[in-house]
Amino acid sequence: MSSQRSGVLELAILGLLHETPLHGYELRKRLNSLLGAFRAFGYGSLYPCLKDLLAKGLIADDAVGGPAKPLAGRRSKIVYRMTADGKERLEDLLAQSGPASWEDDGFGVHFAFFGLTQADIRMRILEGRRSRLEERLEAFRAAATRTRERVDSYTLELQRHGLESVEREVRWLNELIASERQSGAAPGSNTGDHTDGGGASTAG
Amino acid sequence: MSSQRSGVLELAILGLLHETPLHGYELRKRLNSLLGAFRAFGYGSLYPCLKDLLAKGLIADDAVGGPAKPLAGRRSKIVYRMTADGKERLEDLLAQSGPASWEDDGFGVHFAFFGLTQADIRMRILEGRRSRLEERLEAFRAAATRTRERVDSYTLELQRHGLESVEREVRWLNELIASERQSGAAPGSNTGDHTDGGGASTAG
DNA sequence: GTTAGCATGTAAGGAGTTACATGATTTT
DNA sequence: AAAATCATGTAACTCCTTACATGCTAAC
Repeated sequence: MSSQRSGVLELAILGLLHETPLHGYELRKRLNSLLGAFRAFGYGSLYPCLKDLLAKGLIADDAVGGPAKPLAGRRSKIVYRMTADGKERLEDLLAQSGPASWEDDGFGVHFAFFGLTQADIRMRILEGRRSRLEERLEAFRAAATRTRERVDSYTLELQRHGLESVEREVRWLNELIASERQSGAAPGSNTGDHTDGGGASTAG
Repeated sequence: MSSQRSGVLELAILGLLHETPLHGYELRKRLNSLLGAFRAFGYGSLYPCLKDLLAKGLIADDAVGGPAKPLAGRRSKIVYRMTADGKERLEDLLAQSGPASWEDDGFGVHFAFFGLTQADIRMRILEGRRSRLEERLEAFRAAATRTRERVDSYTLELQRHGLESVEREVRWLNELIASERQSGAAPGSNTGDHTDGGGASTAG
């Protein structure tokens, strides 16, 4: 009944609202420009989630032109901002480096907010993601040698392409991890100053 | 109540069962070695789906050691094979080139069975997928120019990586489309003889 | 004779999605 | 004043996931 949302959307919304208050429509645009390459949300996902976060007290609404009257007569923009509870919740979510953060979606969203994430957690997430991908690769290659016979050229091409994509992401993660280690060695905060990790620019 | 499954699993199961009868456990292994690079299913997804397909008459069970007694005393391997209705359904699914086939999952699964798909449908799916990705790229680049200011280096890196991945897939699709056109020009059946589309091997 | 892997299932529910409905505001 | 786009929301549904429960069979 009460939906109990705790997916990527919650993190994404809190993460965006941490920077500045926003109303739903604008929030969605930022969401989809932030994550657009691998994920997109519609209003049907966003508004119910905002409603839940509101009910949980993690965000609050400052309705422009009549506060907190979402359904009655005069409805205009409803600007949401984070509450203290929401900030706490966000920090909790950002401090988690469990399996959910190594999954495709979870990883992408958490990575988007690495700027707010502590260095050791960043590292754990990157390494967790990498080892998950490497497991996949291993299982995959094992299966490939077992299968070998009787796969048509399309199946083969799909597998080759999939394999290559995963390998590519592992290389990317390796670069990120290396550059994390470098900046981690230097003293200072969690600025994430990996301006020149080198490498991935050979993709033209 | 009756679940009404019509997602990627249905297509994947029917596609695999088209080749040869299989029992659930083995089916799952093949499923995950076929699609493992971008998707994985558990038993909790597979068996209910098999149950539905059975109820709809799209597959039939030949239980080894006592036919069709899944719950009673003696339970052993239950081998599923496709029925005539199932074959029809599979052909229907393979003939569809709607938006569902351009989505990440839908595309991957449908592509895995391109060997069973007609050449014109293959082309429509490849082109549909490509234009969807190109839309994404365009929206993304538009958003990137609008945003520009105040994105930290992690967000930037995520977007760069996402963009590159999508661009890479577009190039891949271009190669596939080109090689489809070549073999499509030749007379003959839907063999999918794109043994040497060239190109993608420059990824070392 | 007990661990490890094969094999089959169910109940409950999560996390969005789709389709729909509506009003306000700016642009043309 | 019509069209586009901004803006907010709900009901019903889908497709799959998680956690659990069970039993057979082979290896050690």
